[in-house]
Amino acid sequence: MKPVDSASLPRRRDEARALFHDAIVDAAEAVFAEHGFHGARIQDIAKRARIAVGTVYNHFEDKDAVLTALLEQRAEEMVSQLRPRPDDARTFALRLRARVARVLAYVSAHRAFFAIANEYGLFAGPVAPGARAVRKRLRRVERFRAAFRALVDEGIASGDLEPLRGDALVRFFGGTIRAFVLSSLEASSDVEASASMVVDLFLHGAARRKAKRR
Amino acid sequence: MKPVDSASLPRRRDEARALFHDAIVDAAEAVFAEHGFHGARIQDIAKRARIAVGTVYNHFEDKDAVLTALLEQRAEEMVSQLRPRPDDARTFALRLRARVARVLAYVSAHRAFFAIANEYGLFAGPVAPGARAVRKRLRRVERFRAAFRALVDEGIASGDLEPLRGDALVRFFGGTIRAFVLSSLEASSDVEASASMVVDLFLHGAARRKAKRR
Amino acid sequence: MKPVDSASLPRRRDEARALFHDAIVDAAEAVFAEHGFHGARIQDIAKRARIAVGTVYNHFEDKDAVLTALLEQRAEEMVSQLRPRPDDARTFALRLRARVARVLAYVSAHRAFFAIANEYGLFAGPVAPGARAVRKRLRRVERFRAAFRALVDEGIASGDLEPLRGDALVRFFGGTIRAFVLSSLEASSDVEASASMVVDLFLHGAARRKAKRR
Amino acid sequence: MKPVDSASLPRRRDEARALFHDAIVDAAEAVFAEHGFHGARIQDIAKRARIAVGTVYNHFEDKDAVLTALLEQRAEEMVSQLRPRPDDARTFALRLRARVARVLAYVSAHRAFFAIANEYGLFAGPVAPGARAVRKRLRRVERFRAAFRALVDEGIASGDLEPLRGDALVRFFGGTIRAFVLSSLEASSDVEASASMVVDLFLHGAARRKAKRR
DNA sequence: TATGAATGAGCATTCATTCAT
DNA sequence: CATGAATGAATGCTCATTCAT
Repeated sequence: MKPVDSASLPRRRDEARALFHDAIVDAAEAVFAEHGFHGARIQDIAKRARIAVGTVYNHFEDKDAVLTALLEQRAEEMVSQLRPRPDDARTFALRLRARVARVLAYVSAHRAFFAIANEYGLFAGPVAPGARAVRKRLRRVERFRAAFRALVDEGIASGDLEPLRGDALVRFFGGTIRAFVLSSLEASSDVEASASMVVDLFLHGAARRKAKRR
Repeated sequence: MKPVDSASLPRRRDEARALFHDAIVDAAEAVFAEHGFHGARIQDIAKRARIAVGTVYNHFEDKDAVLTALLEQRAEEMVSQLRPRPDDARTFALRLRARVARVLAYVSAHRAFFAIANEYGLFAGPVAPGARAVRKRLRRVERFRAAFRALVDEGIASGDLEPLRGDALVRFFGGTIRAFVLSSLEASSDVEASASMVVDLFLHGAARRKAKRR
Repeated sequence: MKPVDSASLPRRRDEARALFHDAIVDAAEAVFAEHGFHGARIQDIAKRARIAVGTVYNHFEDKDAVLTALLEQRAEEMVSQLRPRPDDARTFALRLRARVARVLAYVSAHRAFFAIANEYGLFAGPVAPGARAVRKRLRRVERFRAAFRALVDEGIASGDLEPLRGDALVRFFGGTIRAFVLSSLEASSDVEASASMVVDLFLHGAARRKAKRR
Repeated sequence: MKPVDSASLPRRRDEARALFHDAIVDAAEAVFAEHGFHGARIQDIAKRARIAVGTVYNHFEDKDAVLTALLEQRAEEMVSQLRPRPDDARTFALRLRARVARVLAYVSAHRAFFAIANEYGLFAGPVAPGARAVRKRLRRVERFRAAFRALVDEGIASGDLEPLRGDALVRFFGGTIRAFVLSSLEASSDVEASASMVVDLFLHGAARRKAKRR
């Protein structure tokens, strides 16, 4: 009659697994960020996670798998920042701004990750050639682009975006946000201001505005 | 035909050097494109250039130097596509479109290079972390961003672009062009159409246009 | 049925130990046979025995000990096939044939074991060099050769075998039986026929027989 | 007009290759003999051959290939001892004795090799299980058994051996010679005496000879 | 005692770089 | 200068063994 319900032991086990998993992923984020994927040694990741090399291999197939897990986990989290929230504003532009701001904030908190993600073509475009093998496991990363697409479709549906054919707007939005995401990797710029600029440029472009708009 | 002028011998020598240099850079472009920088072996580059490994080292300090040379050379060529030409149209928008088209065409012809360039942050943003050492030698690559800046400044000066502070427009333009450059790496899309779209989106954004414009 | 006699509990305990022991040895036989000693992982043996790795170490000092136990156990069983039995025929040749047949039959049933035994020089000859450590624990395996010797001595005593000095006959018998034992590992040949052939060749050699003999 | 005919350079190159090849094989023989295949480290082989690790890999695909080369080379040499020579005696028995003596002598000089060869089933019978991959490359080793077969066929043709069906005599001869070959690994026994015994036992068996024969 | 995750020494293999020819 | 074999530091991964539960 110990106060341990029958499911608690496996649950504890799962928690332990998750703890190791996360510790490794976090360590990898740091080490990859410092030395790049190829420069990072499993040894270093293990040391940083305060575990043994073998333990890394108890949780991940190989080095690639660690990178994959890192990319997918962060991508997942980042994508979720793009989702609309109940308290977001009503107009498309404002809703967009809020979401972009959340993304930029998330990126700010995970610069290390995005330095890597960039290397592996997370945002768009083809992958660094050598990483083809890694890419295969990055199916979930597709959600990333899917999230962009959803957002664009949303704007088109609401009549706020020009209904361009194909990927054009998806790419354009990706490119725009990417440009500022990357900037936030260099200097910790003002997230809110950046978000406004991203949305403004995305919506209205860089042309000189004669009249007042918006 | 013996009395060759005194400069011709060294010139011939230099030409030979240049021949080797270019052969190596070209081979490197192909091999890097196929396997990525880390996956490419000097061995393979030499084989592709039909020379011996040692010869590579007679022309380049080390592996990094080969990459650097490749990046700089291609960047140089690409930047030159952005420069205005006498026969370019008069309006900013049309001039821009022509230049963007040239860039996209160049990229189309050097997809291999841009797959690599992307990995090394040629367009904008921080470099992949492991490449920091390489980056140091990429001073010429800065011209790339400088060319973007020049173009943006040109537009601001002519009153065609919104005079935003800082790098904003530079980044935005870089991001926009990048988005479509990358797409051309995947499918050989219509360069002219892409150029129009890049310029249009860059200038006027993605927002639904009520009236007819353009 | 509670009043179990005082010895039954420890006996049950011993039976449990023996059960584990045998399960491990059997599993090891299979796994060693499939991957060889070095290719076999304790992990695999444990899995095959449906127990945990740690349990293997509760019953055996280390991996070598598992091999040793396996070799000794099977050797013991095989040697017992060589012992004379009450119902064996009277003449040396026939007695020998019966015993050899039993051995070959046993081997047939334990091909897996003999594939390994061969590697560890069970029959005769020096051990594979890397196995020297293992060999040290193989004292019981000596019984194997001792059994051969006993048999040879028996034949010499009865006047049926040439009284050669030293190990000669022991080796010769070992070599002969080995040659056919191994063949039974490859194709499931006729045990009785093989036994006849072994005995015949061992006794009379391969020279053409002018007259009828046997 | 240097006194170097045009073919001498490649020849010199080939000689150098052969030198390295042999040095590695010889070193491997020693190291394998001391530690067994699995216990031997490429490092040690290289050190023993006074070359760098990488050089081993310039000459052999991998560790297995080194073992394979060693086995094939020695097997080849040993097989050649079995071939008849012009000055061999005329009668089958005497010719056989001479050849067996040569084999035993060769083995004596290469004990190290045969300790390994045994582990890899060079003489006959199935290979140690883990070595299956190695075995595949051992096609030349088949010559070994072929040589035994040739010898047996020779004896049958001359009417000196009983015309048994199938592999029987081949196995028997293999087993007999193997038994004494192995003995010569332990103590440096008298080669000539051993050869006589091998032939005698092979031809006439172990049965007590009532009359004088031969 | 059974369990199985953690441990970390150990090793094959790669590949950039050197240098004798 | 071209050559290409030799070099050896560097590192991902394995797996026997331990030990907390």
